[in-house]
Amino acid sequence: MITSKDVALKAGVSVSTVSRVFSNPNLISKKVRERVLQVAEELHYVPDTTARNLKLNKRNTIGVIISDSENPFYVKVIREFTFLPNNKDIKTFIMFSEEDSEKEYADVISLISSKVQAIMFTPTGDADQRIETLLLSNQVPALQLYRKKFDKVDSLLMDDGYGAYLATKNLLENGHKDIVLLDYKLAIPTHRDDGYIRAYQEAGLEYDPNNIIKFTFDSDFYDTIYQLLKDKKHTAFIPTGDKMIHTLYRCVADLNLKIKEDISVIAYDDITMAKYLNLSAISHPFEEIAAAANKVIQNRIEHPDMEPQNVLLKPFLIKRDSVKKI
Amino acid sequence: MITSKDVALKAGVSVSTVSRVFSNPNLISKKVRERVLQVAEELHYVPDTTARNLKLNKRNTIGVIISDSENPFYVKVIREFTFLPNNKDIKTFIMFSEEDSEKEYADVISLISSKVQAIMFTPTGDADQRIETLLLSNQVPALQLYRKKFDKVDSLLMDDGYGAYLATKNLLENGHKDIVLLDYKLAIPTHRDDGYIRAYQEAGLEYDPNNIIKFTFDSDFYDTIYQLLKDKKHTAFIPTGDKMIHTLYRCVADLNLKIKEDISVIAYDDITMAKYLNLSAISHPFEEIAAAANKVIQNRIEHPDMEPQNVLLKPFLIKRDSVKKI
DNA sequence: GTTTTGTGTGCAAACGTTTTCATTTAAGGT
DNA sequence: ACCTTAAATGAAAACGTTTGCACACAAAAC
Repeated sequence: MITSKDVALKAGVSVSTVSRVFSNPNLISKKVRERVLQVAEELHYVPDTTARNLKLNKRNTIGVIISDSENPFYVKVIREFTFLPNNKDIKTFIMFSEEDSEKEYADVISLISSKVQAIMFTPTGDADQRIETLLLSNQVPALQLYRKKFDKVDSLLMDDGYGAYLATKNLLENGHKDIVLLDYKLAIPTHRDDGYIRAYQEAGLEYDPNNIIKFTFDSDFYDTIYQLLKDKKHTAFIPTGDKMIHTLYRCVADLNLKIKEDISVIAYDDITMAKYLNLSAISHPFEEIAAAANKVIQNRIEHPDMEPQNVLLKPFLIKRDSVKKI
Repeated sequence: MITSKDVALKAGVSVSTVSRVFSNPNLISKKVRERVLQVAEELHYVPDTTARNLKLNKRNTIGVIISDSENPFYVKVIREFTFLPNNKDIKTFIMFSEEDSEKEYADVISLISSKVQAIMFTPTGDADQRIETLLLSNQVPALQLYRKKFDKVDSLLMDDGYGAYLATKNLLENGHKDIVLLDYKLAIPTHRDDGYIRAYQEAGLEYDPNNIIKFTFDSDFYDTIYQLLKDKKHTAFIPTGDKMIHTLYRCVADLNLKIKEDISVIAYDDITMAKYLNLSAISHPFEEIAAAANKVIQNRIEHPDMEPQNVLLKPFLIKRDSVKKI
């Protein structure tokens, strides 16, 4: 491995000088600087960030624990996060808990021991309580993304109630009266039903409680959705999550129906398919999420002892072409 | 920050002892060991991997540069890679080049400077030649995934010719004679057409060269595909990539056709939609890819000067329900 | 009781940087 | 030419670990 020492030797200067050439170039005379750079180039010297960070006592890394590798959401947030101007040279560790709380706990330890600047994670359903203690006592800024489990740890959640409100409202405005909300029944309420109801109330309309359907996570919704569509009673659907959206799509095809013409749909979330198939969708503002996450983390770094921050971000509606005006 | 020094002080031992308790416990008497562990627990001490790695001169990290964040392929490979038994405590840096060769070059430097154990990346179309020099002279094991640009760097490619062969063969076996291959025209040939032709030849059938269609990357294929479907001349399609698969699907819907009944399709690749919509698809063996990648990297670590390794992995066909027997 | 062996610990150097402080060199002011 | 000031460089300590070496002390062997 080529170190600054090698460069120093070959360039006939001290390691201090080499160091300065890379971290504080204008302290060094042009002549020397150029010689050092030249030698460094020749030797293909690359400074060792590990050593640098150890010395500077800062680790330009953050850690992200992904709870569901199938969900492209995380990668998008990470991407935006790393593209934030002030995050130019921070690197991201990616880990996968896959909803396994033991793995999650181990990952947190592993990240703390790597002295990451911050940890972003979506706590698993039965997250280990020790994680909170560990995070707090090691003063590691941490952000609960999308799901909140620990009261004393900062969080960044999506306002899914608002998302459902947006979707429902748009459908109502297009003249739909009988809208089916296809949602999940989870340990932590999604609040989508609240938004749905609010939209109806604001429109001064009655909603049918039977139109709010909550599936368990592992249920096969084909039959239910198929039947719902066959009834031809409902004119619009709001399916949640890729599995449900795709299943709805399949039922539509199997019944020889057409999206928009026969039934209107707004997808929750904006999955790949929605984009290509021109489905209106509720989407998440990834850049905004990343920026907000960054802000929360920066706040925490500057004020380690401040109150837990809880930010709630609003999704938005992407209007495409899957809602009929009636 | 709590360091081994703090623990040592409080436990009334030296830092060496603390270190040994964590890295070589059986060197330390039970009594002392337990006291140290106890104190460590109390102080929530977590060893500093950065310092440890600096000393041991090994960095338990690999770096992955993703060229296209929209492609879920990478995350799947990373996931499998980190789940490999011998990779228990190696961590993964994730970076995004987004097909920008300058960003890619910067990322490579950044990873080298982090002294990663290995780099996995998909070279961009116009990858900077200096990357190869850098990689070789710094002796950083690197793996070109999916796309090969540098002759002297190990590579792991998918045999897309074989994939197309599998798809075509399956279609032919189901009695289809007029199969359209929807492919891309790229700087590096995909070889899908070769596989397509081979399947025809093995079946002793003539193929129509006009049925091999190569789109440029940014073309909008809607009209072309729509027309193709409208002709009702062709009975089967092999679309490549999510955009094309989705577009095909949209055309099918717009023409009131039905997959399988009216036209058979095998998707290349196995995108999310294929799974939920029951499309037969050519898929990649992610665990196998990860394992192979690991092997290549290990080989390279053990024999830094060995010849470049080039492994070619075969995709496989997932039979679902989108091919009609005729 | 003395020597031998072994086990358990501590000291100090090292990993590759950065940075304070001291020193040298160059430049500017008479 | 001399003194003052500024600019450029080097020496050495530090960051938090690990580990070879030395040493202390107990247990075993004589």
